[in-house]
Amino acid sequence: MATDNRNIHRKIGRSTTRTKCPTPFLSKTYDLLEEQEEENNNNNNIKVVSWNGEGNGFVVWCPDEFSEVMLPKYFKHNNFSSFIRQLNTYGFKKVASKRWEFHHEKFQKGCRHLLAEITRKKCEPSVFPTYLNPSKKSTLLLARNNQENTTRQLLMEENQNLKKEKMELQLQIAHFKTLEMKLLQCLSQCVENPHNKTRRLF
Amino acid sequence: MATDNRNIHRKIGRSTTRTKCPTPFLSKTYDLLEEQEEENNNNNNIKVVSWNGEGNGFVVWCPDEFSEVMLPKYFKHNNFSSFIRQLNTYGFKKVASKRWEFHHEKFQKGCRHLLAEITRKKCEPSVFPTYLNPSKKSTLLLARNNQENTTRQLLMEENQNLKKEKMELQLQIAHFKTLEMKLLQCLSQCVENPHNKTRRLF
DNA sequence: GGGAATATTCCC
DNA sequence: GGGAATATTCCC
Repeated sequence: MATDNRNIHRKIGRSTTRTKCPTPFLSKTYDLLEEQEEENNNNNNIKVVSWNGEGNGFVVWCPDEFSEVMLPKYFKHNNFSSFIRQLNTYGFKKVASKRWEFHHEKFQKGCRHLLAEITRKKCEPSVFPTYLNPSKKSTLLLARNNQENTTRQLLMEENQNLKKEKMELQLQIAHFKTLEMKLLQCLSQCVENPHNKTRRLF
Repeated sequence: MATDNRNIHRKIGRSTTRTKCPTPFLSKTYDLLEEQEEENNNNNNIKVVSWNGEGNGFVVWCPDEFSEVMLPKYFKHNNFSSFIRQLNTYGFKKVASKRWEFHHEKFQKGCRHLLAEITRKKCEPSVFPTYLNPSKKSTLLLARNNQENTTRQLLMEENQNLKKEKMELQLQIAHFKTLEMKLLQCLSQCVENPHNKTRRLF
């Protein structure tokens, strides 16, 4: 089984933006390339995987060996297609027809810090039955959905406003209570010392 | 790495209802129990996992050994918590406080055919796969609809309550204003006629 | 126990 | 290449 220290620091990344970490897939793929680069330099074996010449992408030279030997070291599988699926999820592009060469603007040799800027392509969950064609989706159901969302949105806004108004009213009441106390104090002093007219009320 | 023949027949299950198969998690967990039962019968070692006495549930007697040894044989991990997470996803219930014993109505010794009736709990409002029949679709739609109605209902109730509270607060403020006015009146009278102590304030 | 992000698989 | 189901992880 692949060792899995992933996300050991990602909790930090989730709560703050400045310390965010790349996802396990990106870190591991980068690690894999760095470590294999080491291997490639230390012997003259045929390369399995490497950065490309410009360092702005990488090439899987031997998909079979890559899948059987390297993938299980870093991931929980040995399927080339699963690896490719992940690359696609993160927006990598296959840039050659005869080689398994992939590029991503933020995936470059020597630039590990860029990894944190790579994001998964978000696929928002479809609310619509698959048997409906796109035009129907965009008219009927989308409209209905929008209407519901709008209603909820309006209710939530009204809710927020009401809470704010409530808070302001409570603040006013607090002020009135303070004022009342002071007035009563003054009154009692006034009654006790009726001649002390120089005393300032507030 | 765990061998993974999962879903080798599930494609059939996706396209028709009559030949549907249980998910890999359920099949594997069932396999695991059957195979371990064999083990338990063939030697006198301490049990790691087994069906319970009634055969209507199972017990993990040794979570550590179970996680380290058995889980990786069937799944892509060795974490007991991930296994538990899956059990919860499928609606299994922990039925003992001192043992790791789990029940599910459709998970019984000798009843592999029942597995196909177990479904994952997560009822996503997102998809209505084509293999669902109309009644199931409408059930899902209704559920989703109900969920939305409930949300709106709750928001509307909260709004009503907030409005009521606001009204009460405004009433309080009105009272405070009257009170303030009266107090100020009294004070001014008091200052003007300091000896008139018999005058009632209110 | 379960929500949600990420990973892996399956299918088109 | 990507949609979607299931699996695994992380977090509350």
